[in-house]
Amino acid sequence: MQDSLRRFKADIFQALAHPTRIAILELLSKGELSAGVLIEKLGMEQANVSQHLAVLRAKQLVSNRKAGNQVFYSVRDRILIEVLSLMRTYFHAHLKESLTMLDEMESPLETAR
Amino acid sequence: MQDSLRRFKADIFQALAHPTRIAILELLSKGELSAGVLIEKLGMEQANVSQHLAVLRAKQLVSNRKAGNQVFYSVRDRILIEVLSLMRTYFHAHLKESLTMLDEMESPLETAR
DNA sequence: CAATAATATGCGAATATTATAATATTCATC
DNA sequence: GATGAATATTATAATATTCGCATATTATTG
Repeated sequence: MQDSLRRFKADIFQALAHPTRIAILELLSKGELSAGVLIEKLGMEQANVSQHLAVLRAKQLVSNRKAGNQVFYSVRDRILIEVLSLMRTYFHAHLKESLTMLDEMESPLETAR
Repeated sequence: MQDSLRRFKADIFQALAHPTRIAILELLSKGELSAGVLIEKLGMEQANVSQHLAVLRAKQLVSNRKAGNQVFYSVRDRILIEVLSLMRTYFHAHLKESLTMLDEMESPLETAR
């Protein structure tokens, strides 16, 4: 039981473990948005966004409401937004090391400014 | 920039996205433990645990202190423990649906009791 | 009911993650 | 410095994720 509980938590973290899905949740943190608006704001392929939405749906992190032609998404539980907010705090607390890390990992130019 | 920040967050969630690593962090939430004790409490292969510890180290979620023969691990930032605690709340809030989900996904017998 | 707009799904290729087994490193003690 | 205990690393095979593309579904409008 202990273990399947952890598997459940891990699954949710897994769902959060993609930049696009984090972006989606952050965009939704102020209220519901249609898939179309999300796609536009993200500036990504429709199918790709739709797939990420499917992941979030599968793990029940978002709920969706169909209104005619469109589908509106919203964050299912505010706790997730709190978690993301905590992560922001975490990031700021470790900003220096994080930048160094990112620096070493990827494009050094952007982070250097 | 916005994007690399999200990649950073995603990376951390990725590190959290494994039952064993969640178990490790939960075991460490009360204070530091040696790798040996962790291995014993987890009841898993030494190499496997060590690999998961390496992931947590790489993402800087834990720090380690070498004392003679042993290596003691601890959670680097209490915020992570808060995050895990929030997730616990989240889990309890969604217990029913979660069980149904797990039920449909895997062994139906265990969860049915 | 044909055409179009909004969204979802299926599939294949590229890539990443995981567990296991084998081996290496590091430190303490004799 | 050989031996043993504690921990880490490497290689590999199995599995899972991700993206792009093509196609399907559903609702609206003419």
